[in-house]
Amino acid sequence: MSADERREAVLRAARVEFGQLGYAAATTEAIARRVGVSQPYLFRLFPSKKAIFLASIDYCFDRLELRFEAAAEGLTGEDALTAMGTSYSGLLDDRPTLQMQLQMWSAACHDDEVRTLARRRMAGLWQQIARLSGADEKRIMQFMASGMLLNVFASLDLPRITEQLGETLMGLVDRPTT
Amino acid sequence: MSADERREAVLRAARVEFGQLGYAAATTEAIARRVGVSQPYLFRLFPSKKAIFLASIDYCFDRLELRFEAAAEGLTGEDALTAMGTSYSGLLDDRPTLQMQLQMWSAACHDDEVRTLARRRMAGLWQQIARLSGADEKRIMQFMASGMLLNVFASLDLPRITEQLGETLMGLVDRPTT
DNA sequence: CACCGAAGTTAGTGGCCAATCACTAATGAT
DNA sequence: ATCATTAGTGATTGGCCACTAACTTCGGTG
Repeated sequence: MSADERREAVLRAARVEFGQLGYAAATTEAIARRVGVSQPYLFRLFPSKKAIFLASIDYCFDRLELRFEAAAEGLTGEDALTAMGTSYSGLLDDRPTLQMQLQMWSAACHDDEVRTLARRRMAGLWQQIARLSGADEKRIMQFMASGMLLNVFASLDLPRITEQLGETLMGLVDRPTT
Repeated sequence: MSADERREAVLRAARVEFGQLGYAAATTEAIARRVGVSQPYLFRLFPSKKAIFLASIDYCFDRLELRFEAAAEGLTGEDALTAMGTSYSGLLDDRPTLQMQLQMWSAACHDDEVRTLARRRMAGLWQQIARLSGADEKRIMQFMASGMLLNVFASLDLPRITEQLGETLMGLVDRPTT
């Protein structure tokens, strides 16, 4: 397998480990085991553990932006927002991505590099949503806030509740001005 | 100083350390230094590092509930919600409490005890807000979502932006049905 | 004054984990 | 066939950190 393919495999594995345990508690050993590769080899593919973490964040945001792009294709305004919201709540079946967001913010509290990246990617997401929906600032903030709440509830792993919460949140998104 | 007084001093210090670094990265050494006490003595006051973390969570929620109680005193409905929202955004000057929430959710992703406690305290907060405001479920969810967004922006430490974000968020809270 | 319990310390241990180093196996171009 | 590059491993290490054990200090009380 080529180094580039391996690197992507590492990011997929890292997303799960970091998402579950957070930056500090996740071990390069566990990531390597998940990839099916020896632990020292990770340091051939990436310069450090933190580099893997930062790359995982980028990986998650890249996929999320593609997902939003696809969901909103051919739609505008509230229709686009609704589609993106529904698509986002579909991530409840893809916990690692949601959990990575929490872990990113958690790490951003004390790490400058993480904070800088988190700001940049959040701003990018914000702009993408604005571009695809054309909604005003307040509306987008409401949309983002709903997403945050969904992240949190996913982290609490509320078994049945989360599903209906997804609907309720999307209801929140659907009808901004009841 | 009595053991009980020390214990509370430890919780105040732990809130800062855990809030900044997260559960795994924070060290009992740093907490002890902040309290002005030797590190092994922490293990006389608490059985384990995790016990300190769990107690810090309780400490933060206890204070938050007192804060909401005080803010909403004599008010009902939207007025109470607005008062609590304003009070919450006042925590922007008290980062540790906001950051502890993020760290709690982050740790809840993989730790059963933390998750159980987080669920219980979040549910309690939810009910308190419902009791004090009398708002319906959807309205409260909107209120909570705004709070989550504020937590996140606090973690990103957006210098000037956060303040006006506070206002905008509270505007979101103020006028639910624009 | 003796002593007892509670507050607090110094010194140490065992385990874990990121990162390094020196090495081997396969692949492919000439 | 040879040689160079690329993929990959095993063994190790140095530092950190939660937690333990054994000792010290001191204010109050019979």
